[in-house]
Amino acid sequence: MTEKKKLTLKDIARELGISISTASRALKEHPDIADETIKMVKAFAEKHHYVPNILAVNFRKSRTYNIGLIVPELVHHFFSTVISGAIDTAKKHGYNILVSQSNDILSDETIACRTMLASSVDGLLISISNETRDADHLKGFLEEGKPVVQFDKVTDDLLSPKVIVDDFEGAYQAVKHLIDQGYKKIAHLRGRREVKNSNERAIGYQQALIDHQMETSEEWIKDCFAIDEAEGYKFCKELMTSKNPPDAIFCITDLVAFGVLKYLKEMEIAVPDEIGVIGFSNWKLAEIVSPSLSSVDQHGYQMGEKATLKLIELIKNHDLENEEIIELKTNLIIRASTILTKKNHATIQ
Amino acid sequence: MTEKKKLTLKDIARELGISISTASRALKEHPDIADETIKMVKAFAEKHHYVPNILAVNFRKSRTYNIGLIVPELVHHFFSTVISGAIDTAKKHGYNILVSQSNDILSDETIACRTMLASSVDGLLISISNETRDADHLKGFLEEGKPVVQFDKVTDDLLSPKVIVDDFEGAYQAVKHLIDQGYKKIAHLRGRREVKNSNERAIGYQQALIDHQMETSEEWIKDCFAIDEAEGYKFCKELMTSKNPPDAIFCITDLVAFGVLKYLKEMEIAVPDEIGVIGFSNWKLAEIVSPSLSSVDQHGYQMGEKATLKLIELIKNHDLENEEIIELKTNLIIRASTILTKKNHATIQ
DNA sequence: CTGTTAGCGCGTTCAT
DNA sequence: ATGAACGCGCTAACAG
Repeated sequence: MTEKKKLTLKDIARELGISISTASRALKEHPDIADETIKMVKAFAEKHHYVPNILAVNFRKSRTYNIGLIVPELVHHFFSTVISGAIDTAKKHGYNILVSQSNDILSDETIACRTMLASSVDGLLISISNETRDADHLKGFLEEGKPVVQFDKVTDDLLSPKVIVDDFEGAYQAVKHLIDQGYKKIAHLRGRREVKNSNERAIGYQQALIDHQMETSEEWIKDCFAIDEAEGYKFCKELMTSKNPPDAIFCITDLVAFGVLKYLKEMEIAVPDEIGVIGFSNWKLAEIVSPSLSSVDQHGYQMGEKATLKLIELIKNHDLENEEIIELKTNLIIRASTILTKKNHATIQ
Repeated sequence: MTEKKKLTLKDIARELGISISTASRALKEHPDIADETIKMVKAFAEKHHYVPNILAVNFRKSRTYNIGLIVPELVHHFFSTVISGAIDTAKKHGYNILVSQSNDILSDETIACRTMLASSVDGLLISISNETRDADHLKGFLEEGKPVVQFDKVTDDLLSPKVIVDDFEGAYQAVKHLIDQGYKKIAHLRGRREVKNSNERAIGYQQALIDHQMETSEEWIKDCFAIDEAEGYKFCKELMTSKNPPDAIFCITDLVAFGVLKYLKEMEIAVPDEIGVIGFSNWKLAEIVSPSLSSVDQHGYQMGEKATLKLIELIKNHDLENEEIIELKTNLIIRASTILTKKNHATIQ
C-alpha cells in the first residue's frame, strides 16, 4: 500500500500558475477573487481531491473542533445515553467527541483532564466523579480559554454552565405517585451523602412525605455506597425483616431497584400488591424485567444534546463566564411495579 | 477570565539567552546537550509552566495521537464495554479515543468515517453496521497511511486485522450445554442472514445438534431482524404455540432472551424446568433478571483492549498490510435459566 | 556542545 | 483582482 502524497495549496498554485494565497482565497470564495479564478481553482481541487491539511489549519487557528467528554463510567445506561446525545449533536455542528472515563476516581479524572487539555480540545463536557470535591483540575481549561460545561454530577466550585436534572422534583413525583397509589410506608434507598443528586432526591422524598402527612421513619432510609444491585438486595432484606417493614421502596437508581426486585421475588413477596418499587433513571431494562419497573426518566440523550449545544455556543463566543443552569424536567414512567389496584390497596390498609 | 498567553520555546530561548533549538533539545534531554544546560532549561520551563503547543507538534509530525472508534450503537452493553476497554488501553499508551456511532446505517457510517479522516485520526477502530457490505468508505484510511482494525462485526472487503469472537464455538458450547442438561428440542432465535456473526452462531447451533444426534426442525429456527426484546417475545410465542414446541431456546443475544423470558413468565411456563433459555453476550442484566440468564460471555472489554493494542502497534510500525485475525474465546456462563436438575430432566423425557 | 537555517501548510497582512 | 512575504511553534539537518 503506497501512501498518497497529499495535494497542498502550493501544488495547486504551481499547477495553475497562480499564487498560493489566490488559491487559498479562491477555495473560500473570497469576494476579491474573480469568479473565473474561483471556478478554475475549485474545479482543479475537486478533480484532484484536494483536502486541506487539517493539522495545519488547526495549528494556524489554534483550535481542533474536538470536544472532550469525561464521565464516571462509560458502561452505564444513563451515561452512555448522554454520550450518544452529545456525539450526535457534536457531529451536526462539525465537532468530534473525545471520550474518557474517571471510574469515579478523582486521580483518574485529573489525568483524563490533563490528557484532554494536552490534546487541545476546544472545550470540555464533564460529569464529575463521586470523589471529586473541588474543581482545581478543571480550572486549567478556563485559564487556557477553553469553556467547560458540567452535566448531571456537578460542582459549584467551578464557574460554568450546568445541565442538570431536577432531581428534587423527580423524586417528589415518584414518591407522590406511590402515595397516590395507596402505599403508606415508603422507604428510600438513597445514594451517597456527598453527592448532590443523591441529596436532592432524598429531600424530594422527604418533602413528598411531609406534604402528604405520611408516616416517616429513619429506619426506612438506607444509605447506598456502591449503588449497585447487591446493595438493593441487601437493604431490601434489612427493610423487610425489620420490625416495621415498608410497603413501598423508592430507589436512588434502577440498578438498586433490580436488586430489590430480586430479593422480593426470592422471598415471594408480591410486587406491586404487597409492596411497590420505583427506581430512577429509566434504564432500558426497566421495561423488560418482570414485573416491569416504574422509574423516573432523566432524558439522558437530551442532556447530552443540551450540554453540547451550550458548549459549542461558548466556544464560538469565547464565553468563559457563563454560569447558566439548564434544568431538565424528569418524566415519571409508571409501570407494573407500582400499579396498585383499589382492591389490593384495601388489603394493605 | 483573562487567558494566559502561552509560553513558547522562543520565549524560553530569549529569556535564557540560548537558541530555540537548544531549548527544544534540552527539554528532550538530547545527548548532545550539556547537562547543565538541560538542567537550566528544565528548571526554567518547570518554573514558568511551559507546555509545548501540541497543535504545532502534531502539525510538524503529522500525527495527533487520536484514534477514531466507530460502533453501530453506543447505548449497547456490549459495545460500551468494548469502548471502555479501548479507552483505558489508549490512555495507557498516550492516545485519545474519538467516538462515533453509525446507528447501523451505512450512510451515517460513511459520514463518520469522513469526519474521522478529516480530523486526522492516526488510525481507526471500527465495528461495521448491519447495512455495510463493502468497505469502500474505509479504504481512504489505508490510502492515507492510517491503519484500520476491525472488531466484532467485520468485513473481508478490507485488508486489516480483525479482532473477533469465536461465535461458532460460543454457540456450539451453549447448545452443547443445553444438550448436556437434558434438553431435547432446542430452538434458535437467530440474527440476520447477512451478518457474519449471526451465521457463525447459527452454524455452531446446527453443528452441536448434529454432533449429538439431536432432533432438528426448521420450525425451531426463527429469523430476528430488529434483534430486540419484542422479537424474542414474539418468536417465543410462535414457538410455544406451535404443534411441536421446543424445550429449550438459544437466543442470538441476551436482549432477545429477555423477551423470551418475559413471554414464558406471562404464560407461567417454568424456566428452567419446563424450558431452558440461554443468551449470548452476557449483559450485565443477565445476572439480575429472575431467573438469572445463562449466556455466552464475549469479553467485550478485552476485545477493546486487543483491538486498540493492535492498532497502536500498526500505527507505530506504519504497517498497513496486516491481516492478522485475533480470535477471542467465549466463556459460557451458566445461570439459573438452564440448570435443569436430574429429576426435572426425567420429567421432560 | 550549540546556533543557524529551513521548512511543515495555511491564513493574512501589505503591496501592487 | 492578485501576489509576495511573513509567521504560527516546533523539529531537524547542517554547520560550526
